[in-house]
Amino acid sequence: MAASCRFAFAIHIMAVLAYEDRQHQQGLTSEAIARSVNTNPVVIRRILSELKGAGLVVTHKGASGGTRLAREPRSISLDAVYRAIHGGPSFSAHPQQPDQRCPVGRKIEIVLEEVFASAEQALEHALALRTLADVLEDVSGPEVPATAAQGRTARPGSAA
Amino acid sequence: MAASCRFAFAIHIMAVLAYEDRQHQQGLTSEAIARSVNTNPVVIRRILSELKGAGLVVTHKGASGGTRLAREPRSISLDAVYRAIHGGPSFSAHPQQPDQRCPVGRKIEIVLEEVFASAEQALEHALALRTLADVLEDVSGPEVPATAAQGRTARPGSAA
DNA sequence: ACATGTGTAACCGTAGCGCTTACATATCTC
DNA sequence: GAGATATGTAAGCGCTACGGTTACACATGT
Repeated sequence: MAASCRFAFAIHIMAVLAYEDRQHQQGLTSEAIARSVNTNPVVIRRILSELKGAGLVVTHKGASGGTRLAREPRSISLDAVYRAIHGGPSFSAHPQQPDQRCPVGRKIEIVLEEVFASAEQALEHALALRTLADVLEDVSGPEVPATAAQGRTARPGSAA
Repeated sequence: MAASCRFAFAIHIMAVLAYEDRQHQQGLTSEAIARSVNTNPVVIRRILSELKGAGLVVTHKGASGGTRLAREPRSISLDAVYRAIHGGPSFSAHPQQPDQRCPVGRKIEIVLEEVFASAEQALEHALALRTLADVLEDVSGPEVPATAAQGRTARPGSAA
């Protein structure tokens, strides 16, 4: 199978932005994010564009511009990121209409629609249980006073 | 997005086989199934091959051969079909390793693995709530004495 | 003005999918 | 055994989506 990794990229981006928000209260350029994700800045911008459309991030153009989270990490659940990135449904129906003269083919599409919808709903519900703050904690440990974190952390994308 | 429709095909195939099992206690050829699904017999055979590998169907080669369910529809849940068809995971990780010098990039892969696993698990759990018998009921109504169904049903693939 | 960074368009190579043809193999029927 | 039937695969085609890249117009802070 091997699906698209855009969702993985999106969570990574959001995590980096959340991390930056906590550390420096400053926006990040697509180039800096791209360094952390290890891909091309345009790929990042394309995903940022979708995240922006969902109201999850805000972008500032021009010199000293960049992107920041639009809300607190605690208020951003992963299903919001999922929906922002995910264009269509995870499952796909018949490309050609099934034989309507067959009793099964006549009704299978409706049944499948229900099955797919409930599965998709369960998936999103599972993602809704985690927020970006949870991810941030897993990535960088629980939030601590700035002094305690001194010297232990680096700014995303500042390594190269 | 628009994912693969192999899962839809697989459920359709299983439903047709279950329907046939109830009506005629006889196997179906890939050609007959293909008529109901409205695709090529080889496409059906490829999916049947995976279903067979999962022990969900049994196949008989040669003249008057065909495929039948290996078990009762009631004992086949849709997540079994899903796993039989689904090669890899639904979500995909980073194609290139994230920047290990970035504190987020260093740990994001592990976090994503957890997130993806829990989402996939929720998805399969939702599918496990439905069996092939449920699908069959939705498609052809509750099981009734053969006489009551006389003249109302046709054999899958017998229309063309 | 100039440097910086976003927003897009365009293109490339790759991969997977649905579909088809073709053919070897196995099995039932006569 | 001969022929008919059906599976099991390999190989190829066209399509689509994706990740990656280059290029450039536009906006904005210094």
